[in-house]
Amino acid sequence: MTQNLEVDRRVRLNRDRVLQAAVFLADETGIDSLSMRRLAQELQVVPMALYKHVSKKEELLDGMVETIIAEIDPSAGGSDWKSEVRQRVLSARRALQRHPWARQVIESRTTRTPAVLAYWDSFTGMFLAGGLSVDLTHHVMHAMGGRMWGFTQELFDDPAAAAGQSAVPSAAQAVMLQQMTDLYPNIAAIAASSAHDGASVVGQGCDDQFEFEFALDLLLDGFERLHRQGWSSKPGKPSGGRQD
Amino acid sequence: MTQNLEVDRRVRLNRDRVLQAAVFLADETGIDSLSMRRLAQELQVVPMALYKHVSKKEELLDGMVETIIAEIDPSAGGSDWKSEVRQRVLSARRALQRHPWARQVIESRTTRTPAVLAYWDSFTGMFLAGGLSVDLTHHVMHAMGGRMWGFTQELFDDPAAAAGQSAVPSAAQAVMLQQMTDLYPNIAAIAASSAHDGASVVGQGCDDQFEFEFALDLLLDGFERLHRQGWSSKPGKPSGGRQD
DNA sequence: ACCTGAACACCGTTCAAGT
DNA sequence: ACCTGAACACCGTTCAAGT
Repeated sequence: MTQNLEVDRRVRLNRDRVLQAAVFLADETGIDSLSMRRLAQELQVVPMALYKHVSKKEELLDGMVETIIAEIDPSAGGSDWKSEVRQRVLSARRALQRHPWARQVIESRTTRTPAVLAYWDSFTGMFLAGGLSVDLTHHVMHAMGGRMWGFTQELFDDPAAAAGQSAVPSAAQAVMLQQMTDLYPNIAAIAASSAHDGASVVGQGCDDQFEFEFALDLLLDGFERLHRQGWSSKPGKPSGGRQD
Repeated sequence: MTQNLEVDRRVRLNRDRVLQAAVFLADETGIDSLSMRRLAQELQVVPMALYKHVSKKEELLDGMVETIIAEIDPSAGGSDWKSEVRQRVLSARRALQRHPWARQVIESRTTRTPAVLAYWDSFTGMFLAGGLSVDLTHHVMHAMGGRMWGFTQELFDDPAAAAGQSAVPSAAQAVMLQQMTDLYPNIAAIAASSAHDGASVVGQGCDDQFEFEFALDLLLDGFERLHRQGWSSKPGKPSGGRQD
């Protein structure tokens, strides 16, 4: 019965093939050039054919987020909540780094799809299983914000843009550097201490992975401290525990 | 000489009038309906007239960010670095809350305009003036990420979307709530403990301002602790200070 | 110096029609 | 059930022309 539906036009569209192609196209050409029309072309299909599988472009983007979530490793289990959370966050970060468009798309989404809710729920569960109170876990989840997905605003990325254009001759570059130092002395101080190559104003010397883990651990340590102290959001009700 | 250039067509365009109108239009109708054409129409001018004052739409958005930055209170001075930073961040947060589109636009910008650099520089300066090492300040700036602008991912906003549609009859709502509890028990646990009204799954009970300050203070306290300990990113070089 | 008009190469999405 | 074609109401931006 099911023998020669192999080539109906191509392999026949379905939601998964659409999403996979969309992820691939976004990886290759950037999220800005991902249009319904361009995607249809890639799938050798007329634009409107896509609308049988995703009802709007928004739903396409929601679907793409789902595929990202699927790439995040589930908790291995067997260790303390802190390292379990840490592992999960770093895995999420790796998934997002494989797809440069993902952070922006996740941030732009307002709908809570089941996949997103399931991810949050499982994330929440790591703290609760670790013994943190529901109250503390609630605020912890807020505090994790984007870090739960493995991203922060990498404000100091793209150092070339900060230093001026990328391929300026070094004489002009020296002038720019001097101007930067005059105009932005504090940024310049950081640049001077962290840059090994001297050419970049901020960055180049920045190890994003280090910065990410710095902030992550600061928060995790903070959570742990509050947990040990029996912190509660209701004043005057610290549920026991020493004040170390 | 300069007497009757009052009404050339309207008041005559300039960059400031364009930016102001753009901010107003985005405030009123949302960032998605801010198009060059729509903005031109608002200013009673043909679309191309705008291009004398901003070279591309990107530059328009950069300009809009500048106007937001101008709304952030400069440091009052006279207090310790921690409360000064805190005040500045909360002021930034207020500015962003006046313009709901601002967070998204700031996040989408990749160019470092002078206004943005100046803001970062002044922000950096608060830590350095407080005596934090250049090294620590560097990583602190990374860790502040979006919080320096006064925003976090408010993941739990828009509770209606999480609970299903907004105006569901309460019988159907109860079914939904049960489903939520089955599917996402950990989120449900948080919702149950924080919701006073019982109807919302997550949120409604969430005080965004509280959550924001919770995470902010956790970080600030962490920074302070590292500062007191003489923390350094280079291992084995804690520059003095007790380990409390 | 500043604004206009027409045009180009795109968008997302609808609707009615084909197989 | 799935795909197509034509059409609608938009985009950002260029270029040559007007005042």
